[in-house]
Amino acid sequence: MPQAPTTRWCPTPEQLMILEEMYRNGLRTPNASQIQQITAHLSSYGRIEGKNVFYWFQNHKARDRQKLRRRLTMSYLYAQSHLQNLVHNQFMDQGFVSPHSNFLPPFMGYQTTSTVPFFHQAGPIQQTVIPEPASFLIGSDRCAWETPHKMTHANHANHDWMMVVGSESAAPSCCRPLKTLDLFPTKSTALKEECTSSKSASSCTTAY
Amino acid sequence: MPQAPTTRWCPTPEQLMILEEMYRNGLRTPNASQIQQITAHLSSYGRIEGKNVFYWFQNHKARDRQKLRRRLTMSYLYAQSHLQNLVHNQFMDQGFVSPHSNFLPPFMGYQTTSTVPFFHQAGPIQQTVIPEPASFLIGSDRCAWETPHKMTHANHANHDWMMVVGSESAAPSCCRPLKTLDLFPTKSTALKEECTSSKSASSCTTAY
DNA sequence: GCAAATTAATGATTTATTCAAG
DNA sequence: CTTGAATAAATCATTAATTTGC
Repeated sequence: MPQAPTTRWCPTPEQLMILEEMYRNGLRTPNASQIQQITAHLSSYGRIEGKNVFYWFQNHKARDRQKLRRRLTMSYLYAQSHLQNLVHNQFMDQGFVSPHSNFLPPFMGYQTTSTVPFFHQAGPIQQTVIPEPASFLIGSDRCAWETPHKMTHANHANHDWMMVVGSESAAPSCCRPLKTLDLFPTKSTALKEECTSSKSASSCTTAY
Repeated sequence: MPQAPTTRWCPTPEQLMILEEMYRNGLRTPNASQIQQITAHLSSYGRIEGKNVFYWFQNHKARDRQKLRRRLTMSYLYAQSHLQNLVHNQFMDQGFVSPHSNFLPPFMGYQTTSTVPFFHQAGPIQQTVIPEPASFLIGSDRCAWETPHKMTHANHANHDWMMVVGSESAAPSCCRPLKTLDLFPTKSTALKEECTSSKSASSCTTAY
């Protein structure tokens, strides 16, 4: 095999550092144009494609969450077994609203505003907390469709499928309703299950 | 702005019929070029984009699985409550390997080979059982990357990011190891759902 | 009959899991 | 064992059915 980049992307230390820096600074779900820019920038440090950037953030975010969850669970179990009477019910009785397993604890969560050291000239990366809704797409051999940008403002409705041609994307920095962060999963993926219904919530108590 | 199709795609009866037909005939995860072709074809029946096709298959597949799971759970619960001594331990003691909730029972599963009535001229759609691995991508404002085509044949390895320009894609029909289907989920997800239903559970004999 | 109010379906997004290369 | 890549599950959001009070 001559060259065929048949192998998966292997980030160079520089690329990794930059990505981590961005992540540390709050970037979680870069939108399409951000990905484009990041890719372009990182290209100078080695071979890289947009999808690599996309996947990197996806995975990094997921594994971060996972790590946290694990740690929290750990410390919970630890506390439970060692300080039973002290902390046990604290967790169980509190009202933990958790629509689903998205529960990043506040002390870490999607941290506060912070400037991203790169792409200042480009603008859109200056992301803070709320991730842009980026739509998943299937590759389609070099042919793709456009990205949805929720222009939603106050409540809902008014979606729009805008097509940005240049890299000057509008970067509508508002968007999503800003989910409430949950303290602890009531439902967690771990304890999973919970009826999403509004009625007839019969026997969905356990599982696992 | 011309005419902002601000609404979500609403499949026409013809489009739906065709999609369902393909699904019935075994198509589950169309790859990029297949999506392109399908989209092109369905376009003659109304507005449609590749992503719509992609999402449709994703959702249809998932909800099919869900329906099955529900049904199985139902019959299990029924059996358990009515034929307690007969079947109870059969399930519990058997070794139900279930890595996760992907458990399509064999008696239905991904059905047998069958020809798809459309796109015969194109070839690749003639899919039978095993789905092509199609990669998820993020929108990137009109800029996308290529689709991965697993050229894997015998076992694994040898990925390739090929870019097909024409609609003559290679259609490598083998691919994934063909997961072992699980009979019953050890891990829950199964017991979930059903709770989402409500009172008048009129079946989905949807009239379109 | 017919809208507002509900509920069920389903299109579109996001998150969690799994696979497998290195 | 780590992590890039890929897939499935869970969820959100909007539209179509359906119900309900008039």
